[in-house]
Amino acid sequence: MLQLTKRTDYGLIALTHLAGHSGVRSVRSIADLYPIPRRLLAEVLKDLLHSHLVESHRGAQGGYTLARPPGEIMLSEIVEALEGAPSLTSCEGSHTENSCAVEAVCPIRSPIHVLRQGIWRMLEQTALSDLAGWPELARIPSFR
Amino acid sequence: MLQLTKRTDYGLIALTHLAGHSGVRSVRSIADLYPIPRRLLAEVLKDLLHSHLVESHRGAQGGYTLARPPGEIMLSEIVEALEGAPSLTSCEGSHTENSCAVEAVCPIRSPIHVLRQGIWRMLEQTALSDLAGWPELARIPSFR
DNA sequence: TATAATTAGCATCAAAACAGTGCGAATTAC
DNA sequence: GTAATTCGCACTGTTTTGATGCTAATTATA
Repeated sequence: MLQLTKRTDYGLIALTHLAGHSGVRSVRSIADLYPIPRRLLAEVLKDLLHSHLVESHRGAQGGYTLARPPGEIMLSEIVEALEGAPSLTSCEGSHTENSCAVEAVCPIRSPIHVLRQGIWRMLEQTALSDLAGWPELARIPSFR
Repeated sequence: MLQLTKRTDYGLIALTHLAGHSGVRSVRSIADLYPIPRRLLAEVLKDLLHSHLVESHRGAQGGYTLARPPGEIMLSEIVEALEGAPSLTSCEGSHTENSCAVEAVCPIRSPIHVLRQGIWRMLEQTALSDLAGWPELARIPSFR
């Protein structure tokens, strides 16, 4: 099930903030700036750390920085880090362990599968910097 | 929160089935064909009925038909019918009743808002017939 | 007219996902 | 040494979701 929860919401806020402000930023400073529960934001950033999208700096005056330039961080990576990779199979139970027997023309898996893939492809083609460039929506290719 | 649940999954299956088979189709016949709980599919089709995406035919030999040609039924309508319109605001509580005070440059609402709008636009531009045309993904503009 | 098939509308229930919090340990600038 | 901060684990209450039950209304058909 593909969804955009508050975790992703908070993650995007934090990442765009990091993209727009150089230097180390602590969880506290970000959570105070936006109306985000501090502890929850900390959890989110930890997940982003584990996915190597941010780098942590422990101790006093510590915090987080982007692990890569915002133009190289794709939305698909962010969503996957915070909500897990979407299970692109939607007909669990109707196939054996490895793969669906009639995958090639499976009329069951088909519709939602196509839809999810389309959305996912859009996320793969859109970088964090594209979001930061708001509100120039036109900069995002898939958004036209 | 934009999400694609099993309701949408089942709905898309039913609708693509209706798109591919002329004539009235009962809930039973569809649910028996795919591994879908009969009663749940009935609920989904009732929602699609209320949104005028399908027409019902009551009584024996009854069932459902598409209310419009599949080329005129947009995915956004389907998702909205089955999961409700996505609340495009993500910073509830931080603004007063009507609108966010700093909406124009609101750095909070921005990222997830842009993302949701992008996905929604894609759904608005993709018709049911495009999904039915699987696996020719190239036919879907936003999918390139 | 009787019957069976089917949608319509109500309500309910269990399980899963989600949002948010608590606590203490480890690390590090100052 | 102290204060600030990340790190890791667990936990809880609420909401959402998936799924089902029951009965009434409708209608083709025998």
